[in-house]
Amino acid sequence: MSYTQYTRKIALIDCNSFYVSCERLFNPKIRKKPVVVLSNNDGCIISRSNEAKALGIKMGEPYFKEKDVIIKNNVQVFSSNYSLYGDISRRVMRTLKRFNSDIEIYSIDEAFLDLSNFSDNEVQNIGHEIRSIVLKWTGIPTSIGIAKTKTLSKVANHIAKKKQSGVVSLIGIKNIDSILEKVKINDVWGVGKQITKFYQQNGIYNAKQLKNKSNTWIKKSSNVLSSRTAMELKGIPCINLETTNSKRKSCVVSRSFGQRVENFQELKEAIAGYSLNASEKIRSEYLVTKSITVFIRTSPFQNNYGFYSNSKTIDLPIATNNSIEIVKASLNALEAIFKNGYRYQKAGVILSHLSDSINSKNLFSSERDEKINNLMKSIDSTNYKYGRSTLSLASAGVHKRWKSRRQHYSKIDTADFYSLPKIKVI
DNA sequence: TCTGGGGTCCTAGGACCC
DNA sequence: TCTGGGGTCCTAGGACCC
Repeated sequence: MSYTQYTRKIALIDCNSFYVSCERLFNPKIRKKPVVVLSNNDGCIISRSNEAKALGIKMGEPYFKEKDVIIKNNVQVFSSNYSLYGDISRRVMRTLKRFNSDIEIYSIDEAFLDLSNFSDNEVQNIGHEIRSIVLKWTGIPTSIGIAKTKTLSKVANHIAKKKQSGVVSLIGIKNIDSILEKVKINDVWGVGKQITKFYQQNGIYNAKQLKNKSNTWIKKSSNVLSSRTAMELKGIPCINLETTNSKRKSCVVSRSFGQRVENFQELKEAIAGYSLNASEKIRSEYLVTKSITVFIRTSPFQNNYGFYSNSKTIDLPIATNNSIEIVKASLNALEAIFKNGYRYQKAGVILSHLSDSINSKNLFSSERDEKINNLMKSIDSTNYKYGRSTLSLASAGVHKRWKSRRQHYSKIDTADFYSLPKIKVI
């Protein structure tokens, strides 16, 4: 057996224009057309088909700014449908797991896969195989980058996106400097806006230049994260594959309002609703929270009405996942920060200091707690069966004038029988 | 008129202790 | 009159990611 058999090989599998691809699955008519998917509240463009990219529509751009181009070119527009994307994502990840269970699900449309078991010569072909199986089984096109470190597999993936074949491996290439030279510094994973600016001031414009910079200089003038990035570009692994699904540490539910909210009562309803959603989320993951933060703010883009942003955190004496307690604490927090006379644009609830609910029994646990737990369980299962907010608290309100906009919703729900695509049998 | 949502990690600096 | 130094822990805010 040769040594190369054991070199570390990490593949990064990234779904192409993921949300757009999901919408296309159930709507063949838009396959070759320019398509975009909007963020919550139909605010920004967060996924674009290649045809839409070719029109110059930018990632993250506000929808209203691109509206002219969109109408002129008959671009298909969709509001985001996260239950659909989540479902398709799970299918993709399940497919990937068949190649190796050592997988890190990095985001809804990305996963790192350990391919160290394959030889240097095999690995490129394995990449092609993964790509074609995922496409065949889920209908989702992917790009795959393979290299010795996660950061380099990101680089490989970046290049693969522009290639017809969709697969790029840097394994077995002796000197990758000529490749890294073509990768702009801000396209390197872990190098954001701020560090890009700093690097450019110091004459570093591409990945090769960063790779060849002395580690002591980077550590001294930036931080350990930057030095890890540079080491990884050299091919020295510093970022491990996180294959165990560790529990989350915080849980956020926040929304922009469909229309500005000035009324305290309406704000209370929104906060109560977000608190309920957050409580349900942590219960489903067997977690309890010890700290509840509520924030509200006006639009940062419209200063003519005056800007106000504030938050308040309440620490609980005993960790909980009880909706009633969480809503109560949130409303107290809101009361402390609400100011009359502002047009609020966004509000949210953050549960933090989360821990396992299994170990959360304490001196003060009682029979009453048991009853409340059972009540929460039956609320959750009812809402799971009949749709969220079938059972709610009165404080969450019923009118919800402030609800997010969702004008271009495709209404596809792969978990709902009645929204399955219809086929006419003649 | 209209500008998303949900995470993680690191670090500087304050609080506190001896 | 003269008011240390070193260690730990915690938190808010910043930077990054998708």
